[in-house]
Amino acid sequence: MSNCNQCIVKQFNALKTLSKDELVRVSNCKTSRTIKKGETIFEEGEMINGIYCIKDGVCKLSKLSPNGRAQIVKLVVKGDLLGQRSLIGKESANLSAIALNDMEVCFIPKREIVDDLSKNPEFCHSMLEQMANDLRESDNIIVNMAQKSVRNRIADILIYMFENFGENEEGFLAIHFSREDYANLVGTATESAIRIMSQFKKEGLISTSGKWIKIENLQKLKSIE
Amino acid sequence: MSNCNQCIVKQFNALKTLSKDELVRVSNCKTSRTIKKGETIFEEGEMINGIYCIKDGVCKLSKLSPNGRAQIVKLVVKGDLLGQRSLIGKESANLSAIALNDMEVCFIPKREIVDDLSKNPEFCHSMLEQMANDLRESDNIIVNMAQKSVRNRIADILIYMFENFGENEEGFLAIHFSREDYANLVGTATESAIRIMSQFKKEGLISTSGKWIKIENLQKLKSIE
DNA sequence: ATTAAAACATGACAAATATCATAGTATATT
DNA sequence: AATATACTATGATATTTGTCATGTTTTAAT
Repeated sequence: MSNCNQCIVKQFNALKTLSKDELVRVSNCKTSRTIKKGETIFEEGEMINGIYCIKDGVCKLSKLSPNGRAQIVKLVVKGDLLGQRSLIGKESANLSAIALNDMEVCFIPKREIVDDLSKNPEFCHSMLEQMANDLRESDNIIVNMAQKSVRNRIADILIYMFENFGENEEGFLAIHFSREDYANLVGTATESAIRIMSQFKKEGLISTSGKWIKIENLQKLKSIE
Repeated sequence: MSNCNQCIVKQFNALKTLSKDELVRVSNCKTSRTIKKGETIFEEGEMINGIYCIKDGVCKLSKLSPNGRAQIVKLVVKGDLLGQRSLIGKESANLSAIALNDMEVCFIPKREIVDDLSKNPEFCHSMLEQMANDLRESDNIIVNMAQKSVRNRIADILIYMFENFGENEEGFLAIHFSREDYANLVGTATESAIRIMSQFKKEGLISTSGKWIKIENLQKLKSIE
């Protein structure tokens, strides 16, 4: 059983505010788990009785809309906590979480950590900070969804990918997302996403090799209005 | 100087978790204020050094998009706290707040209340609950914006208005929003909002008298996909 | 009551995006 | 290496939504 106290990943989330004693308790109750690409971690409507600390990998939080398409609301990455809202109230998950690549996560049962929210003000405050950030981001996404063109949103998401996941040795985006995932991120049809990317290729903004995408002209991509 | 302890409005927000002593302190530092319809409470980018407790009235939280249109992200109503995120971190406001009708608010300076977040776990937890709710709502809005048609979103917002603000004696929606506000709520052009409402009138879903809107067939409105 | 300003309404058209069909290409599996 | 499967790509077309122009109605101010 590995020790949370020595885990580097917790530095990036609210768990860093827990005391040594609290971390010992968490270490003893947590379960480590490997999740394969494409696997569902939890589904909307499900009760999640705890939080996941992401040690490695990326997952999408998405929701099925009435028209049958999925909308990705947020990407959860290494260092993030997943399922924070399960600690507050008794509601079931509002979103589904699906792994976008192979992941390593630790699951901490709610009952073992929920009391820390009321007993450790620092922990509560740190959760609040994270939540406030998420809220600001979500609000910004609403504005973009409502006001920007699909072309614009595709450009934005490509920039986001570049800035958050970087590039591999050959200069391609270091993480692979299907075109459908891109479409679901920006809220458009898969064909539209592909079409716009093809357009970007013709304009020299990006290039592709199979499923891999390379950002060729970040400045120009950023200047798309 | 009125006493927060006796204020009914605080029952609806995190202030209810404050102790009597804390409330006395808040009572002594708060400033009551009347805000006229159309007046700006704060603007995006501005530093707000405190929170507003809404005693009466409604305001919109909106953000200007690059294309020059405003997007309304949230409506803040009687009983709500406004500017909660100002208590966390030092960032400036991400959204502008503008009164939609005459309002009565109390302003509580940040310095007088920020310590309660770390000293009163209940208060912190209550803020967390509110924030978690806001986040869930925002996530749902993202999905709707991205996946539903404008027609569908207009229907949704009319239902929302009916269910949240009710009707007056003559059966009209008890609160007046301009067609532009409706458009900014659902993220469309004002003309499109007007056009779709005209369509709804022809279909007998709503009727209007001047600026006032009456919901004529809620069931059918709800069944719009 | 009159007038100015704001809000509402609608037509004509353009642009953006979705949908359906179909085909090519890459990837993983055997 | 062959094959099935999933993914990417693109054309044709329909639908939705935005934009511009213009007119009408309502509201507010004098």
